[in-house]
Amino acid sequence: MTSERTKLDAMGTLRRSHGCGQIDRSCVGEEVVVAGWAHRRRDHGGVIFVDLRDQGGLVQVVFRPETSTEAHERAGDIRSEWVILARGVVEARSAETVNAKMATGEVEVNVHELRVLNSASPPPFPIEEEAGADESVRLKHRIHDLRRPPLQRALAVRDALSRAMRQSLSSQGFMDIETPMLARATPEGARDFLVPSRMHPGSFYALPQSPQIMKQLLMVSGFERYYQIARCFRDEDQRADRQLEFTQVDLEMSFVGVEEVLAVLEKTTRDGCLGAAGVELPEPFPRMSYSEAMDRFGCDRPDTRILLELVDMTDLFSTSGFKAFKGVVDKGGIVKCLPVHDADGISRSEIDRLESFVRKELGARGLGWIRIAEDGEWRSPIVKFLTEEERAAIAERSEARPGSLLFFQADVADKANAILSRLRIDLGEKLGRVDGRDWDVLFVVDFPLFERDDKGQLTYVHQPFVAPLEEDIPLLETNPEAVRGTHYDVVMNGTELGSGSLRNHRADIQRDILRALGYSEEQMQQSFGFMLDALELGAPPHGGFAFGFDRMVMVLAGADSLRDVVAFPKTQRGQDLLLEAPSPVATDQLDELSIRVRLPKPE
RNA sequence: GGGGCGGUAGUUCAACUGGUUAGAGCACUGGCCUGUCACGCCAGAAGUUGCGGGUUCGAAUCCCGUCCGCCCCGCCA
Repeated sequence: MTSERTKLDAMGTLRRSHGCGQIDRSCVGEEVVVAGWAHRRRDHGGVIFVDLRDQGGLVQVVFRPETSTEAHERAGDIRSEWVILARGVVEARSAETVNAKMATGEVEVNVHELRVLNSASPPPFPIEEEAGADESVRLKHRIHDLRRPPLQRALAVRDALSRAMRQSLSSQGFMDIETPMLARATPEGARDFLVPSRMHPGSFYALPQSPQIMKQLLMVSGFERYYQIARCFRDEDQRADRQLEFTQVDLEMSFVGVEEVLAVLEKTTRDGCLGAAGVELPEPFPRMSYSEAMDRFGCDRPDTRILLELVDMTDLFSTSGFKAFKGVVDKGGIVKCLPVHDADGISRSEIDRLESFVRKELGARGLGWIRIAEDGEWRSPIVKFLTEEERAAIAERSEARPGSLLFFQADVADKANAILSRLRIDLGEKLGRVDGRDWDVLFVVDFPLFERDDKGQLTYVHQPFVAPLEEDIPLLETNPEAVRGTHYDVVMNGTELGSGSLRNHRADIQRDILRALGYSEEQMQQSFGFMLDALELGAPPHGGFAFGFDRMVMVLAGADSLRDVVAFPKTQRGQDLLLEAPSPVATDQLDELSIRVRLPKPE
């Protein structure tokens, strides 16, 4: 490489005196020593300019033969990302040469001595605000990508948030306690990452999906306020907001009800957002019930800055002659509408595009729509199936007027809501139907404890340890589906930052719940025996929460993907393209673990 | 597991319906240049068109398979 042809210098005793970004008018006349990476180089033959970059900023250093022949000569070799140390005098730039686009653009460093500390191969993409490169290239060359300002900023937000939340929790009396990374495999929930035990051939540890069980055991142990910034692992498919390994700010507290936990959450969230990004959140946080969120927004983590709302019309179609919708209602489905007023901006071809989008991406059966023209006429493929009375009812409920465009979904509730919720967000953002606030935080409360899966079996909505509301405990035996849980979410800008609940501290209630979920006594003992046993050792009432720390950074840093707020993220297929993990291992290593690999047979 | 979009030089992209030697910007290399700041000018090098197979006189282009990246459903809380 270039380094073979370039003689590199040692630092010697020369040390940095200023960060590049610190150099300003007040330094004029001073001798300074700056160090960093050659961001850009402009060689005019006689005079050479280098924009020198360190973590704190950028400053122009100048090499002139009349200042130092030797430094000027060596500066001719400098290329992008070379590492240099330069001693020189800060000079004010003349009025014509001031660069207003640069924070340090009023000054420059006239270099007397240059030490080339390292050369570098050329970066595969420019180290700029916008990478302008495909994400796989960025991930493969993560070291260069991490030099870019957006990632530098995101990791700084991450650090600040971590510090602010630790400080907040510490001031509220929480104690940081670490829990094991080598834990026990669990049959419930997500797939575990397994770690083979050398000393116990055939047995495995599991990396924790969360410290959930362990923090409950700490409550039983008498640590009344626990917290931890914990790494969690789930071997499930990736999304923009889901990585295989991620970080939770995990906390748990004893002798509290929902209100005390929410108060801690509110303070911790406020302190975190303020400390990490200077964001001031309202006090108290608004609250919304799960059913209201689903009803109005079709989503349990609504971004309430978007002004569009859904309208339920299920009852209107239960007796309708419009068979497509009535049939859905007869089978227990719902019909909901997303009214968009003053929708002239949405063309017919845009509607077609939306329809094909919801069909392809979201599995919709179709997209019903009605446009009310300026002359009041209804233009729609479905209007011919509707009676006068139905039209009047639809118009009244959707507050339709000339210029309105109504979108319909008739399907099982989850799907209809998911589709309209997505349309609401897309159209709301595209049409600018937003209230103008930068930050939108709310608590979503009153989740049900159970739901039916597609086989009709009762399953838990969140996790099996969520405590029911005290007054609903009798319903566990008689009408479990009506039991309300003590679960709550914190939602910010349409992203679920985290969730928590009160937990079952009484073994008998925990057993009742597991029984309702269809566990036999044996299965209960096998899967949750140690937990049930622990609850009989003097478990205090307790509850807690876990923030999705990475998601919180993502929201505060304005990033679209977790990969932009994690230093070394994995791809959607779970690979680290820089370190090339996962990788096969040597047979020796496997032998020691008593493991033989049996690869799936190719077709 | 399923659906969608994409994969051409280091990189970002182009190459009409299959048709000569696959082009351009940036980056890179060499040269020139004393006030640039996305410096400029001149010259140059750079390609297994992701991979494998097929159709064809002829494939970056059409077909099949496969790998990789991203988005989504399932999955995950």
